Amino acid sequence: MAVSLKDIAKKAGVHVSTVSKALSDNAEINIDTKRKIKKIADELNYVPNYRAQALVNQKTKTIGVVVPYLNNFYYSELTQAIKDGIQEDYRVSLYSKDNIEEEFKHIKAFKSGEVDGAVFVWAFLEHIDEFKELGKQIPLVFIGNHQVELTKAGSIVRCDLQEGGYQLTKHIIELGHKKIGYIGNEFQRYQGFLQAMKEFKIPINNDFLFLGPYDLFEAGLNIGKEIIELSEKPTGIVCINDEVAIGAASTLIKEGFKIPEDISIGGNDNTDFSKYYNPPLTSVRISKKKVGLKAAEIIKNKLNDDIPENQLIIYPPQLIKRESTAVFEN
Amino acid sequence: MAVSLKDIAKKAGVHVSTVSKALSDNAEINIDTKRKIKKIADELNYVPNYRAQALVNQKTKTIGVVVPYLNNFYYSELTQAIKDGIQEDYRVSLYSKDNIEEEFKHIKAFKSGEVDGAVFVWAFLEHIDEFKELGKQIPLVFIGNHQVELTKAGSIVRCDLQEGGYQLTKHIIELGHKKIGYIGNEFQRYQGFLQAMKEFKIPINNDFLFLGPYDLFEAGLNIGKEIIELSEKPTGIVCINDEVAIGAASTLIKEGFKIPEDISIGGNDNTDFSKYYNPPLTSVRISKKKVGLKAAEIIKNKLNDDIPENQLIIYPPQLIKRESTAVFEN
DNA sequence: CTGTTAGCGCATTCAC
DNA sequence: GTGAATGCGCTAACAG
Repeated sequence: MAVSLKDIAKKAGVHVSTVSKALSDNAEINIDTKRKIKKIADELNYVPNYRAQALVNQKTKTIGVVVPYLNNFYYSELTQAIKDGIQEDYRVSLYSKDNIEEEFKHIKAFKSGEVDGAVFVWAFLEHIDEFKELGKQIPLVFIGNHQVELTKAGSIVRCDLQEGGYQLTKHIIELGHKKIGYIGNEFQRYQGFLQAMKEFKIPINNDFLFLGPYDLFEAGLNIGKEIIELSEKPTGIVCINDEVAIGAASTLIKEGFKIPEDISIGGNDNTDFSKYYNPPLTSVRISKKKVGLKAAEIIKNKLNDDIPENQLIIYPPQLIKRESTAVFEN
Repeated sequence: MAVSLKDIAKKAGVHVSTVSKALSDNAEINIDTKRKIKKIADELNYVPNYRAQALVNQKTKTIGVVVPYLNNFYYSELTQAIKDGIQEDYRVSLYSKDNIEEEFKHIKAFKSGEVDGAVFVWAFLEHIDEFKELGKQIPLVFIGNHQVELTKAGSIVRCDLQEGGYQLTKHIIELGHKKIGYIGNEFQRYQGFLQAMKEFKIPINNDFLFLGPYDLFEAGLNIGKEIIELSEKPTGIVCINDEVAIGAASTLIKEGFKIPEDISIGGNDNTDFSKYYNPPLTSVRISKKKVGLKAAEIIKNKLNDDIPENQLIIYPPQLIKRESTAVFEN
């Protein structure tokens, strides 16, 4: 079907290996036969067989990127950044995971040699042992995770989410809010929230805490409904991400509340659209681009420069104050 | 490094081919030796070598998905849907393309056999000849494109964008607007816009036409500024997609205009967040999920059921009226 | 400089 | 039932 080295060799009257060398510009080969062979390869529209090269080179020239899903700005922007950093040199295979089992499946697939390296976005710590084993075989980078233990398997690139949660909460506190709520459940950000509340001695009201795996618009929208039902309402809300913030805001606005006049809302991730929202959303930038590109860079370096030490890279977050948070007016 | 059939064979005292057969549950092999071999394989943590299997089976079990980029809801939602449809059975490799050259690179890579099938999202028609050639080698599906010529290379799955543009424009016209603008340049949608304008005999004012490759928030934001500068402004605006609509809206709102009271704005694609915007955005649903899953289904069918005819599937769009468009009040 | 040989790891004939 | 041989398409070592 597809034309192979053999076909070229036959047509050129030389041996397969000569063709192989000629096409890879091996200096040994006579310049004229090289030209001749290249010409024939061109005419025959030769394209080297990827599968054969993969087998003999023990490489697929592919990096696996394991990410929960793409229907979320944080993940899609991050994934795009990783791709941007990798695509020039390697193919990028995407693997999504809805649950632990799926991630396990991918790990196993990677052991079979279908990728030369892998990036795991928010890896499940349950797989730490498998990661350590896989890490001996191919370079690994983890994005988001804060467990230092993982550096035994690969490098970690992340933002300081706790600091981000802290700054956002502090910002809302400094605006004069006392009744502050939290939506979501990411451990680090929640820690930052608690840290700020404690530091400023703001009492925590359990009614204002909506802890759960919320990270989509829909979840925010639903929590918004719950908030409306509360007899006493928070005046400031820290959200796990921008989607949840906007989802909650959409419900509140629909029900006649004004943001930020009645309730201040802050998001996290500073996804592209946060500044276009009405009102523009206060959020915490976490440099998805930087993180993604860095992950790509590390993987590529490991693949080239014979496996340097695993790294632990933490970028600082940056609070972006916009118009969804304002001074609390009694 | 990694354990191979040979290792198992050695340990089990049988031949490699026996192991191969045993592990693939070949009926010929004695049940006891089979058990024994499987046990050893398990102990040794054997994982079949992907690259070798790819070579011998002439298959990579991978589908290539070529999409412009992911930083856009339409693309990321669509990509996710394609993945959802494929991932169970095949790996998914993502290829982005900023320009024609990159797409060409991918086509060439696909000819080398690195994927068993491919989905092109908004393929460049310039590559029609390459597509026809590639289509002989592996099954192809095109998403978005409306050129029937492409069915000679693969199947097409798309939504009727012209109809969508028509319906949205008609909706705005029926709300009483006479001064209607358009932002973007997608051919089909623009045709729909023109069709409605013509049908209802609404004069087209060139000052209200912003034709160009606009499809990001940023672009909408900038066009918004241009609109503000106009001495006479449109009262209704049809946007190429939701991002542009929201980008434009954000500028207008910032400058004190009210939506929809002062200006009605309609988007396209009905991306997830459109209903959460403030005000909720009128948009045209184009079933990204359906399109993506259908594309996946077609590819898989072609791969299994020995290449049926190429198909041309067109889904109808659906106008979703929300609160960013309203009756024109003089 | 070019050809011969071998082998990557596996699957699939065909003998035995 | 199991083993031996062959080849997928390519690269790389070694001869010549």
